Amino acid sequence: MSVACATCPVRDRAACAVLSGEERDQLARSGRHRVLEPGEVLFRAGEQADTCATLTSGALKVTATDADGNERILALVHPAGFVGEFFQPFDDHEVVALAPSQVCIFAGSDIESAMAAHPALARALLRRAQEDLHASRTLLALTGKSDAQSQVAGLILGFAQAASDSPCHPAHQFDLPLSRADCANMLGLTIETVSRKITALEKSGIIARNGKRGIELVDPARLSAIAGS
Amino acid sequence: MSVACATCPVRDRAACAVLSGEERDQLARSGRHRVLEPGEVLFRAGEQADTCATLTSGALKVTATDADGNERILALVHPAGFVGEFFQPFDDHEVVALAPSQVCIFAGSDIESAMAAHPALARALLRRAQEDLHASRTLLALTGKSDAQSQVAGLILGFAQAASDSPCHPAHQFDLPLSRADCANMLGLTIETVSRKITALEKSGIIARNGKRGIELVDPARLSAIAGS
DNA sequence: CGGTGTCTTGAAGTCCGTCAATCCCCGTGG
DNA sequence: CCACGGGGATTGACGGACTTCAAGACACCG
Repeated sequence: MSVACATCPVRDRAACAVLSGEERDQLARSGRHRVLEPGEVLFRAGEQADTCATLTSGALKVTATDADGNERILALVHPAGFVGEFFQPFDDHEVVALAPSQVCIFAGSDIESAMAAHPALARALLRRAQEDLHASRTLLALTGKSDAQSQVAGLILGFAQAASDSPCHPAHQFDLPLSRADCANMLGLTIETVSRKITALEKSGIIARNGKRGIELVDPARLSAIAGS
Repeated sequence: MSVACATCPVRDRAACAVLSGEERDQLARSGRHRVLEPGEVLFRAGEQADTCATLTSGALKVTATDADGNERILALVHPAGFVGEFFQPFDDHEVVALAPSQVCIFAGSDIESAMAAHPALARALLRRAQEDLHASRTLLALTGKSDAQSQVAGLILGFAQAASDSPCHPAHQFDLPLSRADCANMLGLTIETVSRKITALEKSGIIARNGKRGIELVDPARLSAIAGS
């Protein structure tokens, strides 16, 4: 199935937004659309056939699995995000859907020729790459905290900010986008530790819970104090 | 001091290499050269005045410091590497010299106008950004290993590969580019643990040591087996 | 010779991982 | 309607690994 940009929910936020209608249609002709169910794999490790994708709806995770089969989450991808690395051909990372998702898939070579034809595209992708780099380093800093309590607090705070409309203030109520297992894999902890630390935050009266995934920030100041320490 | 590209040791590997001599000279006029001693700060957290730099010789580290004053190394920068983020103005990362270093400093606005004028520059910077992203994720995967022995083994292996001329095989003998403290800050461990794990590798006959920093790979296969586990 | 910084080594304590049992929510089917 | 079952989440007990604190070794330099 080819791509219908006119109905794309992220057509003015994705990297392709910098292209004019004419230019975009041209790129769209080489693109494919794909729907992913939760848990479905978009790119498998090793077999990366030089393809890239823009996420139009849903959420993805980028993971690495070590020799023992331990999965580590390296990044989350939000709508309008871009995945794929054209320069170094193969990559041992896997990209998996976290929620029902839709993606636009392109061949790396098509992106590269589009960049050559439309310089603004390269700048837009550079911007995304720098944002991804920043996010990756933020996660690196988070996982470096010595105690698990800080890490979990920081993770919750990060999700609260992502869930908020305003960029500065965290959302008061929101749902964790990840299962406990995925939270644990983001931080390099175990499911049990994450669970324990969340209940500890609840018992301290810093957060409250609505069901499995729902979080309410009762005392954001104390939460960020714990995250910072 | 302005920039003398003719004598630049990385003039054909840095991002500016994609520019013609004429174009490069134009950019060079806005650039400044700077020499850094080990420990000297290039960019301080917070005050990031929208500047970027290319490392021409030496080595840099990108670090974040949390509320408790614990430093975390987010990335290492090798010659021809690029640091700076033009799109989001301020950044809480610090960039510090690890060794005597020389850098070319540019204003972000100059880079941006140069990108507009020379599309190849945007693509070159995109490539670097993707490489940095990959390195960051590799480090993230490394720090995710459950036991410290794997992490230290992986770090040594990484340095061995970086020290080697050939991209696939690690160097047999080399010097660690980092102090114990910096190694610990890369992995989120303590100095003592790193020291203990290195001596454990030595006692197993997997590596040998020459002085403080010198490493010899006696049994690279076993080393990577430990790193992978 | 003393001083400083880096690295190593040791002993004790704490935190997290492991293993295991239990609970909760939900969907299925008797 | 209730029993059953499965996946995800919680909770507990225990052991091990890392951190912490502290002392000592080593090289380098004044």
